Amino acid sequence: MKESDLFEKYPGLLEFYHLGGSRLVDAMRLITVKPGKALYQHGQACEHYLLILSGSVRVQKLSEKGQVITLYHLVAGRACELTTTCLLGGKNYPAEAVAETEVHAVLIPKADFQQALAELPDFRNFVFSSIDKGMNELIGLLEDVSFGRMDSRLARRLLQLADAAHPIAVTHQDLAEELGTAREVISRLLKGFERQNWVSLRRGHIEIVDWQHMHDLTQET
Amino acid sequence: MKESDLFEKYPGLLEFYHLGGSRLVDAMRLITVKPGKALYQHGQACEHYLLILSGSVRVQKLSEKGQVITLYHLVAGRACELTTTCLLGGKNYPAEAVAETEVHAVLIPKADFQQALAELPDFRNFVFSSIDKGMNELIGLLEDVSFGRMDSRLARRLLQLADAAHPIAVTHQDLAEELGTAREVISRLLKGFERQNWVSLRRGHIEIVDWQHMHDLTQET
DNA sequence: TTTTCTTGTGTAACAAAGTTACTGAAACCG
DNA sequence: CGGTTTCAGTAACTTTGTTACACAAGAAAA
Repeated sequence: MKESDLFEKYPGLLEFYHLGGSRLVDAMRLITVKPGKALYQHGQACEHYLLILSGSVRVQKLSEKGQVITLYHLVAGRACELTTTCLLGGKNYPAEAVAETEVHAVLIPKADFQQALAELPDFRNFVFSSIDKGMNELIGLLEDVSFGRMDSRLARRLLQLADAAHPIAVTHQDLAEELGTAREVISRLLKGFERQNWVSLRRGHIEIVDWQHMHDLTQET
Repeated sequence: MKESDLFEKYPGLLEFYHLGGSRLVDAMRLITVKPGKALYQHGQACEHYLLILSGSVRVQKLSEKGQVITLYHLVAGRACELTTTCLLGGKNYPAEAVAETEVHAVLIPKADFQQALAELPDFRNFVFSSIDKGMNELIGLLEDVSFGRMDSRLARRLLQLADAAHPIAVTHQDLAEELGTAREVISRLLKGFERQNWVSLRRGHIEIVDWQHMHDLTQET
């Protein structure tokens, strides 16, 4: 990939380059990850800063019992906040990242990242804003998990997915892992939605029929 | 308060001082907060780095319906990670902090904090480790809320509190807000514990009777 | 002291969500 | 085509959250 493409996807990087950040750009390594493959795993040491160029990554936490909850998704233009804090703190990853599609990403070795952080004020700002955003997102998720209704959370996720592609190609299991619940709960709720004629269900696919009601659900107390 | 006391409570600060961080120490402002008073509130702009010297602070998130969950507690020697990320990102506070006891703390104005962050590598390391720790703690809480049993979480909290003072002086409401649940749920669980003769209950006080069983509870699947 | 008020606790009845244990259907593959 | 894997449906039960009260303990006032 050419540098000009990188700059297009990361407008911020161009600035660093002009500020003397060519070393940063030189230190970048491009990687491609196949769908389903891990970008990093729980307990692994963190050696690189991670920026996504294309595709989609799911960052998730596994419990001992094998339950899953999705912390956030990484899409083009986004840095992985968990990676960043691990890098800053020198600890191991507390979660794992899995490619949802084919993913192109940029890795910056720890040492180069740290130097850039020390030397490039604008890079520093980019990194810090990203951390702040990640922390806020995590607190929002915690609030949602603690106090949100599951039907409301499910409806919100379905509308999100429908925004990208409709009908939605997703299994009940996928939705359960996104929301940190059991597959049976999702099946039960979806069946209820279908009985109300708000959605139509086929194996592996969900079509939203009554957009208004689905949207109303997301607003529920 | 004398600088020597500060250095005693924050061994790391002494190092910054020797490294030329006297400006940082000079910029510090000491504050005292009465129990029940807020150190900061939701939506407020973040203007200072925050270090606790003594006492205990509860950082909590409120839902629109007035439900509460405690994110973490700040005790002597700890910096508020939420404050730190807000300061880095320039956003407003997404939660609030309330003094649980009388609290002595140190404030460092945003500008001085940012300069110290840029100029003092050891201060940078301290701050970054703290952020990493906070992020990990938050993910742990999310896992606990998503997948942990409430009796297990309650037992863990009671043992924590008992460690500081026993019998424990706490209301059911306090425990509910700590764990992000309803008072009724806590009352129900505690009554169950009492029927098993694991605790003894008095208005405003809880005494642990069977430490072994309480500890076993925390280990539950 | 007795009365009044505030705060804390108990509990029942029901709703929502998580768990266990299956069943059977749809898609895939040889 | 048959066999295998993956996906979805459902019942029964447990745990947790919600609503709606009653009552009790301690503090404050009369």
